[in-house]
Amino acid sequence: MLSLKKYLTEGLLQFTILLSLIGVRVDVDTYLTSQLPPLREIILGPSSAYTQTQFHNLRNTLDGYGIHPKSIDLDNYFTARRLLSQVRALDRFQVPTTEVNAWLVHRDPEGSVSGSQPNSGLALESSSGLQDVTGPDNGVRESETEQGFSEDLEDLGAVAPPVSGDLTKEDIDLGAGREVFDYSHRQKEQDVDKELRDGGEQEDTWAGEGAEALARDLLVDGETGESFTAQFPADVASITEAVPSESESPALQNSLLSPLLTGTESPFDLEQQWQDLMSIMEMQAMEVNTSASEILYNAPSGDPLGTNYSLAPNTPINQNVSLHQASLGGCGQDFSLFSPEVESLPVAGSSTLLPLVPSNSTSLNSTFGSTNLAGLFFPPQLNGTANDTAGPELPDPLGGLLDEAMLDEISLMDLAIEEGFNPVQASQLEEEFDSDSGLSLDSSHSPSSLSSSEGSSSSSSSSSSSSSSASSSASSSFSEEGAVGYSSDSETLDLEESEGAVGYQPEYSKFCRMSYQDPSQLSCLPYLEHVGHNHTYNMAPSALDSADLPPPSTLKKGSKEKQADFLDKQMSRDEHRARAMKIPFTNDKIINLPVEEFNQLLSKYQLSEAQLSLIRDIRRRGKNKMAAQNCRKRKLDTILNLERDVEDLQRDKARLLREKVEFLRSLRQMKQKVQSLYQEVFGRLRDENGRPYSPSQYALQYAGDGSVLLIPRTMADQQARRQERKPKDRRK
DNA sequence: GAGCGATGTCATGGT
DNA sequence: AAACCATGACATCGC
Repeated sequence: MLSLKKYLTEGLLQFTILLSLIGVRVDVDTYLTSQLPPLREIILGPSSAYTQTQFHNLRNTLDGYGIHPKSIDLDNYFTARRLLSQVRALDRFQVPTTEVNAWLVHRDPEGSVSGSQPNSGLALESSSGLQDVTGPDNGVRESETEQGFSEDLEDLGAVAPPVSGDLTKEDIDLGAGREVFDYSHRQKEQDVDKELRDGGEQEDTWAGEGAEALARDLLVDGETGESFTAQFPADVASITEAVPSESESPALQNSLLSPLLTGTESPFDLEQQWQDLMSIMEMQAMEVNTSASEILYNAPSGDPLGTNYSLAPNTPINQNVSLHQASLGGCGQDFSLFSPEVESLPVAGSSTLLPLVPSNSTSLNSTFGSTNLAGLFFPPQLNGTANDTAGPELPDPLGGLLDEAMLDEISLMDLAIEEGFNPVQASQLEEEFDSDSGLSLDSSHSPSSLSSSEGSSSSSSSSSSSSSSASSSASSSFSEEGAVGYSSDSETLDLEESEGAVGYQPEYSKFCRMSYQDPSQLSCLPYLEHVGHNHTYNMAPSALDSADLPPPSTLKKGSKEKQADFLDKQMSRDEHRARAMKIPFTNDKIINLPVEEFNQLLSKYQLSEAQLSLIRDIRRRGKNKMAAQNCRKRKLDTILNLERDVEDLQRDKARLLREKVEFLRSLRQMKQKVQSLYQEVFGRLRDENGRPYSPSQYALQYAGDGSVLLIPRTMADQQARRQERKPKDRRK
């Protein structure tokens, strides 16, 4: 590395952007203050970020020092400002750990590094000669982030997969077809199968087309992990590897979501997701090395977005389309630029590299800085100019994840359909300001349930009242359950009632009616213990005869007698039996008295064997009745709790799904930014002759100390292979 | 009259 | 062992 650094000291004003992605839960301030003091100085430095050495006068400085402000090239100056703005724009991607650092490095005039020296590299040191190009504006981050995501959410549901024609900005932003996210669209879609198939094809093709780049990108990301964001890996990691060559597929997004989790809540198993991703990438890397190059290379013809930088000489470019799309995609560029395979392809004049020549700013901006990124997310076939000559689609190792993601979406949609959950409405609510998607879902879902719950509550109250009209003891059943009441359940039920969270009117009414009588209350009106049931089985015939058959003459008496008859009908079987047997105390006492008191009570009276038997039966049945009521109540509570748990889980699932989409989109956008900045930097690198470096021969690479090196492609490839091998060996 | 929910009761097993 | 509780199964009632 030291030798490489020597080469670096040569001359040319260099500009390197270090973009840190994927920082999960890494505080920016901490990162700046403790981990990388040089970066902090650079980032937080004054307006020196705009100080730039001229690109074309590279030999008049030593190690980047002593650059006079007057020597600033205006072109570079504005370029730096633009890059700075882009860097700041990164804040909106809700990845607080992300930092973009552009360092200016001067190359020693004596150096003679060129493409003819494959074993040598140009080290872009981050040491003292670096110029501050970034000016983090943390104060604006939060709001911008929020706003950005609100917009993203809107985009999420608004983007339709362009089967043909020009792509829109939303297409670029989302990357994935709308059918994946737009639930309402799916609900209304008549030909669901066809659409799903189309969407699957799109994404499959897309994933396959960029499989190689994805594999590299993800693999490197997974390997470097957090270190990639703030502290560069100890061992040099090729920036070519680190920079994604294209956006990831939805399936990939699933796997990449977790690293972007920056909020306080991290519902996903980050470790597991990364492991899955790594395993996938391993398989993918095996395939893409051989086929991705061709596919990526052919993509421009099929993809109007035009990976212009990597265009093969024989690949026609629709300039109009490219320019048009350039105006659409602000941050896009050819991701294939980062693909070693692509870059190694014959470029129209390796020494010219028109797109990267700063003087050709129009070309640069139109072809790289603003290249439409739709091609990153949609297969060429979907862009209307599919290249039939493109090789067969890469096998999609991410198909499994893709399918899983789609299934998740679909299942969510199904849930929404089944339960009246309106994803669109929830999404709208979510877009406003409620970050708690669960609440948003609730708001979309609960009104009906709440109202029904309230109605249930009122109806249950009325039901209870009506019951109490027939049985006054029932009115107190909620508050008091008697000696053996199931108090814990009662509390649970009260809680549910107060919350009104569960709109299960039938069950609720059922429950309310199930609330059993309070024996203590019954003791006051023992004859009103039961309403209408007259279970006469297992009844002793004698008791039935004596107790249950009032004389017919009693039916034709006065109002008192009628009332007595009514009360008589309200008596339970055991009440009748007790009265028939002339039991000298109430059934309530028989049932609820403790054993000792009960025995004492029995001992006070001279009772016949039949009476004692009846009393014991009454006590047994009474207790069992309450036990049965408790049992039923408990069973019902269990069911209600399970249903509530299911609802909660469904809400959580929907919320997690939305978060996943958001994080994936954020990750995708960050990668796009990285690609763009990478190309910006790389395109402005010049050798001692003022010629741009060929991307097929050189690549930017992160160093362990935070610096960025310009090393030959061969070295980068070797290191990349080593990087790929490590996890495999580890896994073995 | 059948179906169904609510309730009571019994038998049984556990505490 | 007695008392109590929990619960499945069944019966009965009322709608």
